[in-house]
Amino acid sequence: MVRTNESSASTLDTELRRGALVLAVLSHLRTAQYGYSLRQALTEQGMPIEEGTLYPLLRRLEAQGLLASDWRIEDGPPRRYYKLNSKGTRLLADLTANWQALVVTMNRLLK
Amino acid sequence: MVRTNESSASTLDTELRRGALVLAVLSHLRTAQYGYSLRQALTEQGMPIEEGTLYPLLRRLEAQGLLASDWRIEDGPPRRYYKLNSKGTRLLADLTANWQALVVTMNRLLK
DNA sequence: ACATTATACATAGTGGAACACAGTATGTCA
DNA sequence: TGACATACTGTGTTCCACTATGTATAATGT
Repeated sequence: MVRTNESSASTLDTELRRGALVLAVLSHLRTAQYGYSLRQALTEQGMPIEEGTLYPLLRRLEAQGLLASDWRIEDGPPRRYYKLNSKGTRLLADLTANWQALVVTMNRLLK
Repeated sequence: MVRTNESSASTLDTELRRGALVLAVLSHLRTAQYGYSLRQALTEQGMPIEEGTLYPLLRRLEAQGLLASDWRIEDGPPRRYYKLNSKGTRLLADLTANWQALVVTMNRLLK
């Protein structure tokens, strides 16, 4: 099945949330989380994210030096926990400020 | 010159604004505008956009059946004016609602 | 004991999109 | 005439979300 173009709304909606996704993930990783639980938490809070989107995103953010990760064995299968490091914490603050400026700008544009 | 990775902040900031860009453009095209003037207006209102981003975006939105365009010759060089059509107007309303829902969600996530 | 489902992480492939850069052409002004 | 602003177009690169699929372990049911 090919993606139809009957409603470009869904595609554009995806684009709309695309950048906010990173910010949502970063904001959740102020405390250590593993991918699967993070996905559930985000879904519950109105920001659903596919596995095939979330896991590569976490790897990218770690590769960019924003996250630290470690494997942990508790009950259940091994889990990879991610957490903001100091650079990631600073970036979260910056991005949050940028986000809020964007919201102000968009409010002006949309009215 | 290859894009350096020294600051992922600028890249992520771009991603953040990426989806909002479409919404900003659509909201401005409730009245007919040509690309160059649109770019200046958006820049003045805090949403700068490159030419290489804006012009392809306008073509895409027209190809998706959201905009109508026509060439006009006034004083100065010919200009291509774009304007929302009825489908685009409906989409603007939908996307605006999605945007506002996103803002609510992000407020919850960020605090 | 075996099958099924849920949990947990990963990656290849595809396509869309922003940007840098370059190019084309017209208008204005000294 | 030369310099600069205006106005639009095209090419190549890079990034990334998503789909689909694969691997593996744990929990549950029968």
